[in-house]
Amino acid sequence: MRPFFHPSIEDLRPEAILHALSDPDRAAIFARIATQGCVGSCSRLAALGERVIPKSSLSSHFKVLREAGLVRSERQGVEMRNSARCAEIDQRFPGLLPAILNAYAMSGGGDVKL
Amino acid sequence: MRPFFHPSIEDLRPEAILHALSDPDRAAIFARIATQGCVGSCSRLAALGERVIPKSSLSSHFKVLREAGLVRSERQGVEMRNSARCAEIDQRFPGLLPAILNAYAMSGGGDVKL
DNA sequence: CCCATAGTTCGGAAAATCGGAACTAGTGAA
DNA sequence: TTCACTAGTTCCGATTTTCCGAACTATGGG
Repeated sequence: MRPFFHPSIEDLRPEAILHALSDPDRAAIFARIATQGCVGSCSRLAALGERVIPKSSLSSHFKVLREAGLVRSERQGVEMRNSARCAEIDQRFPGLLPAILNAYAMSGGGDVKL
Repeated sequence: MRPFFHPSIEDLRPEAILHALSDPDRAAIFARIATQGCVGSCSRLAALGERVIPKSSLSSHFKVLREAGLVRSERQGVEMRNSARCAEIDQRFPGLLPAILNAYAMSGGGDVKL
């Protein structure tokens, strides 16, 4: 399994970002990665919520986030290290991520828990 | 056909807004309504781009925008008057809409033309 | 090598989207 | 009233996307 594909900054498309974050699970995953800086990843996240997200679903969620340019994934031994590309994205689309994360935080408050 | 359903401010969900605007066509429609204040609607929009959007698709696009709380639609004689609910949304989710519209404007520039 | 863990890929079922054709609503005219 | 025209919605089948269990791949120890 060779290194993953990560789009470069100039290839980021707003529709992909919005689509990726329009799913509450993915948004929660991303929020977690973004606020904690780094999360090593799937199974660790799966255990956090009361609802179990199957690992094949988690895998595809990460793929969507990755291909939207939201996270960077690197293999670290057996597991995965995911980091948010907030700074890069904020440079390209200023204020977008903060506004979205804030909107989710406002709405429901703890509704998006994972 | 009685008045449409419009969610109230406190019922707005970020995922619905992001989903609605994650489609470039819908985003372009909304951007137009938002910047022009008001657009009376479907067939008028359909003619603007070089690509023809069928009216059944336009109708469902408006439905998605409406139910996400992004636009308000009222019948005005034989046609429809659509207005953006920017102020209300910005009060609930500050900065969200400007950031998204700006992101689309940045990306592609005229890419999202309609 | 064998086993365990972390994650990806495959494949079929369920859900969402697209768009043409038919239908409904409002308006004006005869 | 009835006919015609326009604006938009609804219906429904075809295509596309999403979901998730099962099978597979990769890495690291014993």
